[in-house]
Amino acid sequence: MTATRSARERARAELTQEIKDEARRQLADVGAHGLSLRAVARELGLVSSAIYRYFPSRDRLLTDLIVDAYNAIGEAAEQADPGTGAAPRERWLAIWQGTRDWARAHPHEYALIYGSPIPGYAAPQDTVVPASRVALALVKTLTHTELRNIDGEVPPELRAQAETLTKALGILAGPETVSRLLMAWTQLFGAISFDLFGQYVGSVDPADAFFAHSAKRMAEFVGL
Amino acid sequence: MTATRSARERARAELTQEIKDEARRQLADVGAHGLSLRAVARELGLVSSAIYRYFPSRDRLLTDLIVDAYNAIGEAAEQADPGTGAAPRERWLAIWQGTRDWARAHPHEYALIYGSPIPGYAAPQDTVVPASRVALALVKTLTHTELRNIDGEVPPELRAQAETLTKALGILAGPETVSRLLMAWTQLFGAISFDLFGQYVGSVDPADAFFAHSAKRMAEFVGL
DNA sequence: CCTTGTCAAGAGCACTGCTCTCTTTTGTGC
DNA sequence: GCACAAAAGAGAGCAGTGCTCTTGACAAGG
Repeated sequence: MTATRSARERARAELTQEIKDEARRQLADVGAHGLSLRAVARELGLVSSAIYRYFPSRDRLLTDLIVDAYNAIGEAAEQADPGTGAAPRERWLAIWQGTRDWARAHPHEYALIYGSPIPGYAAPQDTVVPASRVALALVKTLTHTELRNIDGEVPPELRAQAETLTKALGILAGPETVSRLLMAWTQLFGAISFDLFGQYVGSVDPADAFFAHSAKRMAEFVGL
Repeated sequence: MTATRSARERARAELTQEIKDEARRQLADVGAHGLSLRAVARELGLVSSAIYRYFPSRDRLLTDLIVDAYNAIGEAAEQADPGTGAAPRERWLAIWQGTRDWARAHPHEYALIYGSPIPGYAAPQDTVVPASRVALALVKTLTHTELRNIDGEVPPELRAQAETLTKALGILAGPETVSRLLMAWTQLFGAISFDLFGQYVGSVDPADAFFAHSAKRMAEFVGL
């Protein structure tokens, strides 16, 4: 029973994966805007309506690709991390670099997750966890290190949010440090987005040096 | 001669504006993805092909809206600036706040300019100047003030880019300060994008306090 | 064997951007 | 005042889209 059922399900899972792979391929060519279900089906030797056996809508396909992309960039960040053997600052810089490298290698997938939310607003529920992987990798960098905590006035609302985060992450850091981590996280993806979306064209066009410099300054900024 | 000609041209300019206005209205409803030339024409009591007398393509219409949006957010930043009478730090904070307020009031227009570049890549040439208005407002904040210059190692490529910028802007600031200004600029729009695009959902959901705090910390960061 | 559920195919609907051709309007020089 | 030319709108049509519905083939389970 389970054998036959898994036979069917295996075929189903396989084709589902093939559809996603082909969609990802087309994404790299024409971007999310130009992704066409009919073209995907055509390439796979299927008729367009067959796709709907596997994905209820184009937006749902895109949402699945979004989750995959979050996991891919998260894994890239984790892979770039040299691990606990290296100095925290080196780990931090490596993660920044690795994250950017993935984004530059997969610009359309990056735009899918960090660009404008094109579809009928992808369910945040499914994306929250994979979306935090890069941030988590950065945070892990400074959990087991002598982190010089930073003092500073933090308004009460932000202080409360920061304390909720420290509890959830199990990290030993004051509200000011947590705020700075959030700013660094914002800086990382802000810089990648500005670079990929062409905002640096008039100022720091090959943005490599600027990005590396930002990584260092933000490391200092959070106390590394 | 010029009178009659300008009569035609006035009518033409008027209808061109009406098309853009209606398009902007629909943009607020359905976003850039859902903007339809036929729907715009329908709403204006025109037939779809008539639009093409005014805009050669949908992408060209979007490009025009992009330029308008850059100017609108730039003007919002300039309006928020209390001017040379106020303290530089106050001006800085006001500009941050004003920029964010505009973005929150016009999320789809913001996404059009700072989200993923959806169309056939809008000509950067037309957008570079209006795109720099917010950054310019921020820079103006600290031109005529005793700006304590910040020292710091800056890699040669970045140093060269920074020096080109100082010359172009006519600003008295060392490469490290210019780099930090670029980071602050990135932080401003990175934070707005993260807020609008839902990346702060799991962490600092009403992001007001965090944003205001970031504005202060980045003011210090650039030497204000 | 025969029922039952799964899947792909194909036609079709309503919509899109865009391109033609045709007709109407509008301003101008004679 | 009138013929002429330029400009602008109307309408049909093309190729493409997402999506729905019905129909026919196939394989698994009783």
